[in-house]
Amino acid sequence: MARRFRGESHHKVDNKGRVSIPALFRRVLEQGDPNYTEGLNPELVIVYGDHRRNYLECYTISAIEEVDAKIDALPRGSMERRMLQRLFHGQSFPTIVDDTGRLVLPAKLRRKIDLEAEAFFIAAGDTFQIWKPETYETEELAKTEAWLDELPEDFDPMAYLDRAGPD
Amino acid sequence: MARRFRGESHHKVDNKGRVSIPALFRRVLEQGDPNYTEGLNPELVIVYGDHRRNYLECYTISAIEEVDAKIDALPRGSMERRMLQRLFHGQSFPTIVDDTGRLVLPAKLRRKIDLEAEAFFIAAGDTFQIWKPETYETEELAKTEAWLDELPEDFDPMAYLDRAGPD
DNA sequence: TTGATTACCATGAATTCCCATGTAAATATT
DNA sequence: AATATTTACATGGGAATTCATGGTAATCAA
Repeated sequence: MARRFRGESHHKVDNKGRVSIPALFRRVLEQGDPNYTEGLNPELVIVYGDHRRNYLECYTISAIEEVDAKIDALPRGSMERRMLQRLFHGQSFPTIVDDTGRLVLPAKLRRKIDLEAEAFFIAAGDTFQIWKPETYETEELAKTEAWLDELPEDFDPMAYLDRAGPD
Repeated sequence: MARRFRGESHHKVDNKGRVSIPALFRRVLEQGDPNYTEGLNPELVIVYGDHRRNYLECYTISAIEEVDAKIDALPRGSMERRMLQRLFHGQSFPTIVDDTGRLVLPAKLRRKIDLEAEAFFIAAGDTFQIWKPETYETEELAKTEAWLDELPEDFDPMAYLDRAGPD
């Protein structure tokens, strides 16, 4: 796998929809774009999904190409293929980082996740996600807190690392 | 397993967040970075975790890659995977040792563990931790001492060594 | 032409780079 | 063994660069 995204941060969104991409993420986008060269701006693909998804998922070019290849491998006409095509080909938005390291999120995308003046970026392996901060806190964090509460008091989530492993 | 960190020490933190890494730890970071070569500076990943964690945990590149591989092996969409991704991909900070053997801890990370003018480094197997000295003394030491006090007067912790073996 | 999108320029703050110094540790020299 | 030399470390300071963010002018689309 290519270089991974890592880190999380908050950034302002202005009324044109411009938002800075965390600098470290930019480096990964650059390395993940086969067409990128010094001086140019990397491309990426934002997958926004259906109405149930309330965040934006951003793919490097090479990450999305991997996904495309997997979709191509599915039998034509199969439901799986149709669904994945709708998600990754239909409900997505290809774009490019601008000269000042920002992304311009069209009103449609902002409306979809109810994004206002601030955006929360968080890495998730070979992609990163953009959330409305409040959504992330109330939905995502609350969900894991609830999940953690069901576990024994002294349980360490790290234990999961050793459950399933490639060894 | 790769070479282990060993030892503990205190180092000054200046107001730019710069702090020297114990020299012995540097050797381990170098060996744990597949991209490292004489003359270069090793990379590492600092995992800071959620609000419950009050220290920074530093991983060599190969140590973090092992973790990543395990995460990749977990089923997509599972709670375990999401949690571990948040911790290791989101709540972490990739960085590099500088030319003078220091680490630069951004204000965000320092604030998180309430780090001021001094940092305490302690080895922990294939990672090392950075603590605010006072936190380490009051919380961590007190915790293990309380634990030891519950054991019989003459109990030898070494006994644990023979409990779990190399499964 | 009017609202929206894109290109360009501007700026303060944070971060990185480069150089400097004192001191301890290691090695070499009488 | 005692002393001189070198090397590695820990730490500090300032200049140069990058970042995040905002504004305005130019371009586009309907």
